[in-house]
Amino acid sequence: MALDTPSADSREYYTITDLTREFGVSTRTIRFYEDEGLISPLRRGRTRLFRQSDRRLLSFILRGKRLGFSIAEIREIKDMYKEPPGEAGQLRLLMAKVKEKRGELEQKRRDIEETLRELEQVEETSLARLAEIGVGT
Amino acid sequence: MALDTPSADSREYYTITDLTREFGVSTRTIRFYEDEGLISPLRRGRTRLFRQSDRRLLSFILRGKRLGFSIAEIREIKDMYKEPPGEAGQLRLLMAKVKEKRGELEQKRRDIEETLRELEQVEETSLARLAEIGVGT
DNA sequence: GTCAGGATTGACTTTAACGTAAATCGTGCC
DNA sequence: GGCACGATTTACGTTAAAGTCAATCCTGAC
Repeated sequence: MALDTPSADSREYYTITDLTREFGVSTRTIRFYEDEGLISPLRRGRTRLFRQSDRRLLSFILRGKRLGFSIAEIREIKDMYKEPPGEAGQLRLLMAKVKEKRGELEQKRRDIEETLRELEQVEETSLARLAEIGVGT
Repeated sequence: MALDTPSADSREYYTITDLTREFGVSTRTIRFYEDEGLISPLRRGRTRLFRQSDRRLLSFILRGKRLGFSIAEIREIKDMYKEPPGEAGQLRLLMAKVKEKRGELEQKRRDIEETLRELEQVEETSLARLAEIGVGT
């Protein structure tokens, strides 16, 4: 039998190549993330078995990459999602880090808005130019 | 006399170190961008003289970097800002590229919104936890 | 004119994030 | 029970984006 009974939509386990196909990354990339301690799939013998949680984690990592975060930064952000610490000092430290990341993200958002506005301007100018030269074509 | 009469706010020329201070990058970085053809400051002898336009260009480059774009991508985007071509085919090509970049940026924006929401969640949980353990401190 | 300190050049080094290749492993199928 | 084929491991290679270092060059101040 196959590794798993594919139940309609969400299966229990994914192979590494399943994920490479779904996310468009190489096996090397996924193994690299595992070496970096970002993902820890199960094993059957040597073969990796990725759970839904592993799959979501990979998705999270790739989202971070799209935003230009380094592996180290992604690890930092991931750590923020853990159960918050019980000690007040540690908690305040966490909150400071969260605040900093939020600041970075908001800066990125402003950068995006600006760039989008500029590109829209380019588009308009292009359309105008096209109308100009395209008259009668 | 100094290189330039500093007139209130915007001077005519900036030295390379002026820009390193303003933008928090190294001289090596700025020269690297020049080698890559992204900036072309004037020269007096060997010394670089950066105009306002060069300064704005540097700002643009660094904005791209913050968004995780590579030098090649930044060059591409920069080229889009040039006078649009007069030939219809080239113009359509440009518009296609603009559309693609806009798509990427909108994806990044969605990624940011998601991440921000998650971080806000972390913040809330942390505040709750702090209230819990911080009662009476 | 000389001298100190910033700017430049050129070359080599570094780091992150994978790519690539070779050899081994394992396992399901006939 | 042998074999084809995908997964793994190990190790070295590569690329982008600078960092670093040494030597030279200006140039304005004295």
